[in-house]
Amino acid sequence: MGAQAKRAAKRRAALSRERILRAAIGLADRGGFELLSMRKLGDKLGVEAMSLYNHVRNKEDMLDGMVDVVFSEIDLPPGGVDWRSAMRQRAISVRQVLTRHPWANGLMESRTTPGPANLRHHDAVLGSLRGAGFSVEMAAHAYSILDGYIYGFTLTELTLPFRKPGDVAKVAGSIMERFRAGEYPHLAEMAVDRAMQPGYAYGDEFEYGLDLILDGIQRAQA
Amino acid sequence: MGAQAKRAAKRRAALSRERILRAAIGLADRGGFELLSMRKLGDKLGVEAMSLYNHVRNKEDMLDGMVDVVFSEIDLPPGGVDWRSAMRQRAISVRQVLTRHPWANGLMESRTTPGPANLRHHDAVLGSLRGAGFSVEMAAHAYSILDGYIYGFTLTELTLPFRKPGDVAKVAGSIMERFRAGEYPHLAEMAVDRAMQPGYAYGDEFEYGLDLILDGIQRAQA
DNA sequence: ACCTGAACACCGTTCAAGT
DNA sequence: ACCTGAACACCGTTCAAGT
Repeated sequence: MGAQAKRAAKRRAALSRERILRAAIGLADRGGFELLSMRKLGDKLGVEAMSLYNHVRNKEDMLDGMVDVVFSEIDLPPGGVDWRSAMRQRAISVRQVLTRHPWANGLMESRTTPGPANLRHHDAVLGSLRGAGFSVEMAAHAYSILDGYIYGFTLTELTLPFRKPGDVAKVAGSIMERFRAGEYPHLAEMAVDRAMQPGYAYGDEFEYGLDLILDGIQRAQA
Repeated sequence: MGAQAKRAAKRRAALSRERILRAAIGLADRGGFELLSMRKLGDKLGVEAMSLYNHVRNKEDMLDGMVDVVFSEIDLPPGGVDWRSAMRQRAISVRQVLTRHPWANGLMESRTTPGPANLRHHDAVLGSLRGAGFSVEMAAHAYSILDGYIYGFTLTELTLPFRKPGDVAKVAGSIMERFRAGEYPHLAEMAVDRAMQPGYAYGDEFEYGLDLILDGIQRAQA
């Protein structure tokens, strides 16, 4: 170990699972998921990639840990309010957190070894519904619809070619010739009458659908 | 080129984009998405990986093509029936196709260069709604909720640790100690009272949620 | 106990060379 | 026009060796 490396080693904090997960999340947030490699992560932490394996079983285990950190950032459904408000706030929190960590979206519901924050989160959601008088069956229904919608909507939204108003025109441009040829009249109509209007943002659809679903659950529950 | 290689080359059909996409889909269906590499795909087609690049710009372009093949397998919303039945059948077809091609789920709505089958599909869905008297705005709402739910539910379902009745007990086993400790009472209740019951299948939730959403759309539309 | 260097078995992709 | 071999710049992970 050269003098310079020794100095660097001294300056940096000791490695730990926590620090690794935080750095990995930062890398995925800023660089995108496919840029997250053990080697680059090691670099960022001033360490060889192989050192990570002292604190993390393998990359899969690291992803499990990252996902659980993301879960811990989601607000639990608040107590002291009706179930509808609680579910609403929690849904919005999930979407906010996933917007911060877009790479996590496909991973959230797909880890076969859920971490403690994941379990606590889902337990709290079920608890909120059961506490409001939902049967086990109805709580399962509500849970399934809400999570399906939340993750599905966010998935579509995050990967949509047009997320900000300006993007629509740009992307649509490449498909526009085909639109103009009249091949896809209803898509063309949607693009012109709606998606290309000033102030349009696909994200605004989220709460419309959320409320429609909450209405339906309320009706089924009554 | 040895005599054996020459014979093999003669026996195999000429390479083409079609044949490559079909083989790639087969590999992803059977081996899982992470096993799909250009080199393995070349092997399967009796060709060097580099030959694929004569028919496909790169792996990303190949994925675009694969996703569009999957889109082409989805039934378009049938004409001659009310919009509700049309949307219902189409939703069920999407889920069926995604069950055949689980790797495609996260990719379907995320390609920034949608292929012709993708565009035709979405155009037909919008057309079905517009033809039934939906306003552009209401069609956008319906579309967004339905697709969000369909893709989100299927994503959760496909990656769930327990998909067949038997799996539940197996997976739950590893978390069971924590359940028994009373740390997650509502999850434990759900597992015992519902998920571990004979005949339970998470997939059965799909149509419940679908109908709840269709009810909501119908009500908003009236 | 933790970190490293070298190595292994992989990737996607390019490019010049073959037919 | 299509296919190949060699090469480049990467991966995740193991393992013996260092401290």
